[in-house]
Amino acid sequence: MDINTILNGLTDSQRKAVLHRDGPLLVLAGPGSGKTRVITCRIAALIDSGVYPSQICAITFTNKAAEEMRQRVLASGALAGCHISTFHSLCVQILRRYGGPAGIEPFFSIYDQSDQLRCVKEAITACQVASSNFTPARMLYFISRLKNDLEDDQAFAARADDFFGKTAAKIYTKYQQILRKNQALDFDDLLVQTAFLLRDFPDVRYTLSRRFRYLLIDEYQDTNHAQYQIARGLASEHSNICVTGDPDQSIYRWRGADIGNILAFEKDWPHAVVVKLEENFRSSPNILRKADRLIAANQKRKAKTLIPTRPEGEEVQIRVCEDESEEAGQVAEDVLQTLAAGGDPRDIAVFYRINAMSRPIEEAFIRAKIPYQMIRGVEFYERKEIKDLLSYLKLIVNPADNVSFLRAVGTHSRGIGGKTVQRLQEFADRYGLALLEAAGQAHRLDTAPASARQRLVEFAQFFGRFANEAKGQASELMDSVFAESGMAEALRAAGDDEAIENINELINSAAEYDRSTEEPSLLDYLQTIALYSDTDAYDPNAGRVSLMTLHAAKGLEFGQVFILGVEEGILPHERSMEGGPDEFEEERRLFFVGMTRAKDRLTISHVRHRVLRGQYLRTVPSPFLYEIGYAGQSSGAVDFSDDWEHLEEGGTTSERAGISGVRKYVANELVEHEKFGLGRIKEFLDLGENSIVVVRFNSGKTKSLMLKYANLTKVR
DNA sequence: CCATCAGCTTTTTTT
DNA sequence: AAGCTGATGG
Repeated sequence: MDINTILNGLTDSQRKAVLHRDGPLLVLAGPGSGKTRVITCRIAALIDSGVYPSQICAITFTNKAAEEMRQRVLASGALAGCHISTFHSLCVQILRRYGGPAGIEPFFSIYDQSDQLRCVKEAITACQVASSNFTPARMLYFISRLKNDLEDDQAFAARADDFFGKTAAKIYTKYQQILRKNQALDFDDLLVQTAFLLRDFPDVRYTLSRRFRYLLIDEYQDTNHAQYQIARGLASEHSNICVTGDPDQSIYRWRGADIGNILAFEKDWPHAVVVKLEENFRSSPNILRKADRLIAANQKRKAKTLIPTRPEGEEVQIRVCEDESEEAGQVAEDVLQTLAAGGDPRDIAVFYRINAMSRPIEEAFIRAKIPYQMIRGVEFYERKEIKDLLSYLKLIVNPADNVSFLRAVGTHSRGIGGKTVQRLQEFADRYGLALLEAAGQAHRLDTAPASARQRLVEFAQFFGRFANEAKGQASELMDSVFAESGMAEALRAAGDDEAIENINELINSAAEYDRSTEEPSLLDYLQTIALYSDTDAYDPNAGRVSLMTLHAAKGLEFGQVFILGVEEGILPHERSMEGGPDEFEEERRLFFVGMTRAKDRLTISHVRHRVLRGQYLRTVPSPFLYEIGYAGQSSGAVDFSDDWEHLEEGGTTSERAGISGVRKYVANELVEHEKFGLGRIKEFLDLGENSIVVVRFNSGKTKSLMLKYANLTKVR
């Protein structure tokens, strides 16, 4: 797409602003409007007008997008050397160079979700909170939201006034202490600490803002408060901040993204030039009309239309199938037809709301021998053997990393079991040592038998050998650690060829990193891959059909798109319905994002029955379908006849909950009873006014109650 | 110490 | 359906 075509409807001064002018710039761009192209062209134009590439900092939403943008900038003839990365990667660079919070060394570990979970569990245990209201997952989510809003544990503790808040504050503080002790930062900390660094140290802010004289941020609608503050800090000296985004494509509210950031841009930067790109160069008008109708249903929205530029194409197809395997089979059939007609598998994608829905499609594609790539299935870096090997390496780089110690020590049977580890932990706590340090002094560990002490010392000595190699090449070190740690032997003994294969793949990718990086080091490697997700592994040229979640589809485009499972409870997802109208609208935006990925052909489907969480359930078409003009069976015209048959097959009555007009409760909803307190719905038997609910109360008791007498209230 | 198994919960989306 | 925890026995 030619840049002049993209900027076609703009005034001369707007064009100038986009390509050359200093100062704040907001590009409000709908789907398929060429907004990423606008960024690369601005970068090229800036360099062309004499700006040094090293003075430009562009921020993308994913590593993949960063990589692509780098290539495009190079292809446009501009010099290499501008900084293009995600917020998180940028923060790692900054923290390593300018220092993180007090007491954190540059070799900090980056903790992913499972590491965080371990730490928060430890924190909850340490705070001696024994309540189902403080589950690790819930606390982690809660803490994450606070961090996204830049509220540290002190600040939160100061304003928490009820029991939940005070307890949460204690856990938050403890959690931060644990991270600190491990010399670790979690994903959110990377942002928080960078934001604080820029806020509290004017000299750092000044230096960085002078270094990056031009700041460009893509997908600005999905920035959270921490990212917003970082952006402000980075642009503080020059106001050369260019952001692009589309409020209608904001789909990360649950992660703290604040749509207000893009909506308030003009207030934040009073002299901002605002450019709207409403023409769509991607999709056929048939697709755009439907997408437009859908998104128009959102209340909290600035009106905007999608202006088609392409000729009429095929009508959007909406179809219903019996169950998910039939749905998958139909997709496979359609794909085969497209391929037979000379279609390119690279240009086809299948989207779904949740990862768990990928399996039937995979099976259908395997059967039909359709080549496919799944984005984010079993995540590579989440695999046990990968995390195991990486834990050794992390421990070499950061000996204080107890989470990695615990993982490494347990990778295979080496005569160090739970009891020994527990004794070691007590010992380490008593003397204020990291676990690895404590293991090195295990001869003093008089609570453990001599054999165990000996093994601990050997384990520590193993790391002593590598202590000075943290600066070396990543792949060589990885190779020798794998061979000498005993992991290789253990995997071979177990005959786990798949694991060994994965390890080889990891070592190969590390070798690739060593080759392609200017100053490779184990430290840099570990901090880099910690931010790498499987979404980044998407290969547009792989010659395969792509399978991914709707979230992963953001920023991509395909000739033919299938969107599966557009049903109530799936899209919108049931968990989003608890969250009120805002979350409901976000689900609608998610569907909108999915639809607008399609260039020529779009097929949307829903099924009558679906297996969910191991249960065969009846489903209802998504309300979104009717919003795009679906005339299929409406909920009033549902055929009840097979319900009996269904019940006789052993299904529970709650399965019917979805089709009743008086549906009041669904499984898992939180309710309160004036006598029994809080509880969760286990089952809802829809018998009209005689409906019965089965509730499992927090006391542990499960009760069946007549709805009309129970006087239940929904919580939140 | 470690392997195994039954029984339990848990289940969105991701940097 | 799948993953985790805790108990059991070798």
